[in-house]
Amino acid sequence: MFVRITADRTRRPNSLAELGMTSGSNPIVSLSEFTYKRGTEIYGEKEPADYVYQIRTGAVRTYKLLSDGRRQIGAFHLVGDIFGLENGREHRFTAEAVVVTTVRLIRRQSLEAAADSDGVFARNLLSMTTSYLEHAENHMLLLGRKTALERVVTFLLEMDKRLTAAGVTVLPMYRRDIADYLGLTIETVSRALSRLHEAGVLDFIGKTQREIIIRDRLRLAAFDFPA
Amino acid sequence: MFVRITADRTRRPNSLAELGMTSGSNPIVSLSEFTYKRGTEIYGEKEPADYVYQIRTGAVRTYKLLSDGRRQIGAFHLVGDIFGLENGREHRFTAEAVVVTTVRLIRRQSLEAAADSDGVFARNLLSMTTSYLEHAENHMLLLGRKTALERVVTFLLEMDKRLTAAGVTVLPMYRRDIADYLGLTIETVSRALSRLHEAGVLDFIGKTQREIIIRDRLRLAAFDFPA
DNA sequence: CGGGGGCTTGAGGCCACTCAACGATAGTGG
DNA sequence: CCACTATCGTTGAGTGGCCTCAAGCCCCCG
Repeated sequence: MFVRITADRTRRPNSLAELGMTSGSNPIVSLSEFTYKRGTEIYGEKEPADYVYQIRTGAVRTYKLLSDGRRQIGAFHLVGDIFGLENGREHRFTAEAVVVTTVRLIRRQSLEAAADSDGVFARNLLSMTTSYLEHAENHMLLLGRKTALERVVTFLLEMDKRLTAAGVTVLPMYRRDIADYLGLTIETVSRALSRLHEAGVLDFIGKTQREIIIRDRLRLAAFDFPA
Repeated sequence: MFVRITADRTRRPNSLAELGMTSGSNPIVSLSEFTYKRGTEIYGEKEPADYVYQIRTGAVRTYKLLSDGRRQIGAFHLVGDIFGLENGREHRFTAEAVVVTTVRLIRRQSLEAAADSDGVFARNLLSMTTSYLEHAENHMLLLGRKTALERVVTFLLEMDKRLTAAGVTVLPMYRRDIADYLGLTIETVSRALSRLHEAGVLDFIGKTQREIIIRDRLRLAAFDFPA
């Protein structure tokens, strides 16, 4: 019923040597980069959290699974975003590249050391964690109380704000990802998008249905409910 | 349709003087106490976050509302819990007393000062925020992907762990609160509890249906899905 | 004893899910 | 270049889980 094929997984780097150790100039945190192919795992739930990641290009999804395969995506991380920041020893989500993604790796240790010696740095960590919390809180409202159409609209507005360039919103993720982010099925997401297209508030361009032009933000927002 | 009567609201204290200013012996944080009646608001969404609260007795719900009255409770806070901790200037939830509740008030300023001067203290703040985040993440999975029965079971296990004394779990909140926490209606919650009762995994004692004995934790947990 | 709030239970309805078919696209290999 | 296949997305038909509406019980309290 709920069973779903899990994504194929390639190995992630296990040491800085593997990554080339192209350390950055910042004395506080040691940096290196790594690129993940589409659909590959960056780290798994319950794995030790030795690194924190910042996205240079691409997009990442972080999710939890139920034992029968039901999936809940907690967040999408886009260019510039930092993810994988944990307080405990383990990752609480699985992270996968939605598209080809290059990340900067930051050693957890160096982050902690920096936080200990630098109050401002520590404050930024707290501030970052708080913004994740805020997002999660808003998402609980969406998942618990919004209709399918409202969820899709909220999603579009969020993505529009985060990654629109030149009026076109290019969604990096598939319908399945959107559905698992919004607690819906792909069919319901598809129907909602069709309805919004019929209503004239957005258009699809390109052939893959993943590039969207929002014609009327105000009318689109009217399908959502402000908190 | 979704409209719901909002709870009556009594005024909360606006200054420490109103609270009696019974300052604690702790030099870091100034303390005082205040008691709220059942159903009264402690602070509202978007209000300035001048205080942080710790529960001495009672229980508190924090929630968000949609404009048409739909409500999502983000968390229940029980004895010992700290809530109202914000990074920004404003509260992101409304907080109300579920039952008669006494809280310790901590000035936000003194908290910040303590965090600035004490690295361990700052770390505890981060750790606390992270545990809220963790709870929210798990709750997203529940709201997005679990069935009604699974949600109720998860809720019971959570409450059992947090407040059971002598084998009896006394739920401080009404069905409406449970429903708004789990993204369900009160009828669905009621039916789920009845089913669990029929299945023999729990019993109601007392007359108010709010005191529950869990007969078989393992069988109860079997209705839920481990992550 | 009457009234109100909280909870349960039943009947019916609806929104989102399930199942299925189909079109479009991209990649593969002959 | 053209099957062939796999993946992604849309759309339709039908189902089902949860919601809505309603009635009734119990407890509390004036």
